[in-house]
Amino acid sequence: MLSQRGTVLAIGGGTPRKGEAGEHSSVLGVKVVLFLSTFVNKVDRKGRVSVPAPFRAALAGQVFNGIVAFRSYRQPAIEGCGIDRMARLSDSIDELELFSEARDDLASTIFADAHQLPFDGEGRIILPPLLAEHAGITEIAAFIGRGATFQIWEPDAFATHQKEARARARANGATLRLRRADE
Amino acid sequence: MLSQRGTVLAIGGGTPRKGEAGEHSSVLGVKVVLFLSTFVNKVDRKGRVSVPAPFRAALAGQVFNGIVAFRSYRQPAIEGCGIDRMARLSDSIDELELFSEARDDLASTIFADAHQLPFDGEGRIILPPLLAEHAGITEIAAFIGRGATFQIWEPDAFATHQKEARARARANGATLRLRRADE
DNA sequence: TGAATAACCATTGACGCCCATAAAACCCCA
DNA sequence: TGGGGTTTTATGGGCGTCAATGGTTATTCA
Repeated sequence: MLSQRGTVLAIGGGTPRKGEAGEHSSVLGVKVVLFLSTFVNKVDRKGRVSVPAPFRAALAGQVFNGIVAFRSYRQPAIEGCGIDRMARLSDSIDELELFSEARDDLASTIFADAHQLPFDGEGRIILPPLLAEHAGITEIAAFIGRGATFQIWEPDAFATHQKEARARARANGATLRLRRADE
Repeated sequence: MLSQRGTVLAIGGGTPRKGEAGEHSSVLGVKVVLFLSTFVNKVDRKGRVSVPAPFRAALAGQVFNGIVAFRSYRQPAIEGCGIDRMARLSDSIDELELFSEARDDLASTIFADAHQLPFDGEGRIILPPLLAEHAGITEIAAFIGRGATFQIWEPDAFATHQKEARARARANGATLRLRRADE
């Protein structure tokens, strides 16, 4: 488990002005990325969008300077994360039965569809049309923090989704046992 | 277990004048944050509020120098805590089924709405309009200690709420079994 | 050689950071 | 135990910097 190894947080958010994020990560252990909050940015006519600075900070230090994105198969949204998480995902899938249907489905759904989107000098990525269409994004994109990953939505679509999610969470009494800090 | 490692309490409340909080935390083990008491501070025209010094002391030493805040589901208030708590939440959620609905709901309900609010040099944060509106805060904000977390209320609204809560507690005969120290 | 992409530059508004002040809390010592 | 000096907090305001955005030039590939 991650947290058993002495997790170090690289916080994306706030404003890591003086490179506060990520510096100790290599020393103490696994770096856990935290994507929080929602940021709404414009998509210019070339298809470029700024990845929120806090998210970039959270990804700093990973081997690939950019994000990995693929179509969410449950929602009209783009799933996003750092390359490190994809590696972990790969490991997880590797543990599924070889040639099983589930494994096959996951592999072709996620990895085949995954795009590596590098940052340009200003921290922007280019949204591939395939992904943008799937999420219904044209001029504005909302970056949604989800803890270890994030999503990119068309803002209105997300607003609707969030409202439903809230209602569902409350209805189900969605509770979660908080992990103890040392567990 | 927590208490077996010699927990250090960083008390928010009382008055930790000379930086008593947080100093031993890295040495002796898990630091338990405790937010106590109520503090009422002004919001200036830039939307800045001082986080009460005792609260800041309680958060000292966390990887992110600031607070995490999100809209309370049940009340016109802002929930606040340190980044460490969010990281634990993230770990907890990561243990749910990858792409399950429950996970989705929690993620888009909790993390999407969470704001990382960094302290400025004077220990202030700026209250995002979305949060301020949710709590009805314009010029004055009350910081309410709740143990491991805290809330931010519009003072009058809180006074009302507290009165009701007291009445309810009395009516229901709310009781609580105290956890044993080593449990 | 043209189109698409990547690298580079320029603008501006927000906000991070600094300084300055007054009031409150604290400490020490008579 | 009460008073005075000291420290910290809470608060206000100004300035510089960076993030987001848009555009232009270089470069690659067909």
